[in-house]
Amino acid sequence: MRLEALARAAIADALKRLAPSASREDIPLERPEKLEFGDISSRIAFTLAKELKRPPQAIAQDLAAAVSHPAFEKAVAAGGFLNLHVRPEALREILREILSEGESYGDWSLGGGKPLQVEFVSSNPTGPLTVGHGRQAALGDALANLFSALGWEVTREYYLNDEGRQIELLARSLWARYRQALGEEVPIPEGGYHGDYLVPIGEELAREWGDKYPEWTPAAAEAFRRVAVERMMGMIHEDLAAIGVSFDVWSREGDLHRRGLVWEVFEALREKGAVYEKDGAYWMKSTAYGLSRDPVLIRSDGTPTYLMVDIAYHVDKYRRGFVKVIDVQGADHVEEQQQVKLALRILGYPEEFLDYCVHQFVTLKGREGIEKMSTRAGRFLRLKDLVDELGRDVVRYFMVRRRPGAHLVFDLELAKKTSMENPVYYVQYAHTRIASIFREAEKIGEPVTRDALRMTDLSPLEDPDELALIKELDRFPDVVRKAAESYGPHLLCEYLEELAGIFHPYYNRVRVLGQGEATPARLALLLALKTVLAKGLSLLGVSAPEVM
RNA sequence: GCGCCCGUAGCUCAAUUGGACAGAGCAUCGGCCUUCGGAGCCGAGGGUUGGGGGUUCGAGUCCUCCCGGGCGCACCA
Repeated sequence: MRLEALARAAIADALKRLAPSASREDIPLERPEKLEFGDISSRIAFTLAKELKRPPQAIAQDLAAAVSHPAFEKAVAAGGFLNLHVRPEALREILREILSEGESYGDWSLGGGKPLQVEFVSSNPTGPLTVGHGRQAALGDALANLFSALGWEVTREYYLNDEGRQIELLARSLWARYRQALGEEVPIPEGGYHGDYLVPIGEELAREWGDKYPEWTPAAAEAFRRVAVERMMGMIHEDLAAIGVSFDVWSREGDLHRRGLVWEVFEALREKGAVYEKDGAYWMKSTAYGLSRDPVLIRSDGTPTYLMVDIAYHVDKYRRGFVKVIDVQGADHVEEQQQVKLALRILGYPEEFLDYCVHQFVTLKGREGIEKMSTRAGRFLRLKDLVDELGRDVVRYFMVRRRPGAHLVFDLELAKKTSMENPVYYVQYAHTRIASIFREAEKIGEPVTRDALRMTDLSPLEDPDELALIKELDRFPDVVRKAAESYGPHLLCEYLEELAGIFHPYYNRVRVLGQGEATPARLALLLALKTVLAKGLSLLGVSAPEVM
């Protein structure tokens, strides 16, 4: 039983004897930062004060006196808090349980195998992925991993928008590059794509097709659109492969149209009275529901807008059976998100069905001219180039280390360093060091397998750092859960750095091998630590190397 | 102007969603190179949490008003 469960049992028991009427299931628990406040504490006395009509301090004192549980050596009341001090034996028992769970330690069954979708990246095929998309790729993949760990059946989905005006502009830009390759002075169209990446493709088409498309005709538009999308998707796949993200489902806007879903959903909105006609177009009455603007759903030329299709797409997600959908999107889409959520509400879908994980943008520090990125202007750093330069692990880790809602300053000089300034190496190195100890241990015949170590005598574990490590390991499942539910993989980074931060000094101070009975006990602790480090890193999509 | 997000050590960021004296890393300064990997370890200084008011036992966290920044405000996606 983990520390939380033990504390809950101990406090509930005391409460039952002290004030049966006030007994409750939800006992608030915290991990105090200061050692003097014990190993786990509760502010329950504050919550009971009103009900019992007594000051929190008095309640805490009575509870402290009433706590009697084998896992805790003492209970102390301090300023209304109830602080519990755990017995080392109880911690060792926890370690034994962690070892028994092995690699599944940290998993939950909260999701009950229900289908959950994480949609992320979903970049339009108008260019390769930039470092900005990299944040989304790392974030979305980590969230998908985390929700898998919570027990959901997770689908990673990429929504591919391969039609519309932007694609038209891309095709036109590519055609311009093609004409330029044939020696003609054709400018990139207004609002078109200026990036260099279209130049070699234009040259290639010039060689292949010669002067087949001298004018921008419907036939040319069709041909260039097809090639452009195909080639851009090729680049996007290269970028995704570089950062190691793969998707289960690629959905295309065109499919939604073909199935008639867009119009069906539009009619449903109209039946709800949420649509009106003006200037030949159909608008959604969003301002009537408190939003700042009424958006167009159907243009005056009769074609649906991106928003309309997006609403239909989410209806489609619901019909496909997802119980929960998380869309990872940049901060520039907030209004769109409000509109989609509103439409789903009007249509009667459950409020919790759709959630957005909104992230702020990435700015690059240390390279001139690309601080402010723009795919259209051709001013960006390609994701694949960044990964080739720094390595997948560094890019992934840096991208998820910050709270999604905060701006991310990606310091290129820092990321390049292989010293302790670089937190990803700090964590990985802890794992590597443990792996190294195990290689040595095996050579000298110490027990190294999980089966052997979980049966070993753990009583030699009494060093404060050893007990602190067990307490941290005990927290791991809660960190996984919170990182998932708050859409904050950075919490996992923080936790792993904390673990490594206890281990490194310990390693420096305490020898593991050749210490008699202490050796197998320490190996048991380190095996659990190694397992948790590896699992935590893998949830972030980062490797846990045996050697570095 | 309106909507959303953000402002925490010199820098980059946390803070168990309202809890105890606001924590890390980097940078700065000073130590540790004979044993399992030095990509490491130990120590020191550094703060009116942008500012004012409010809510309560208790506020970085909630409400309000300023100041400063980002994003959006298309019959683009």
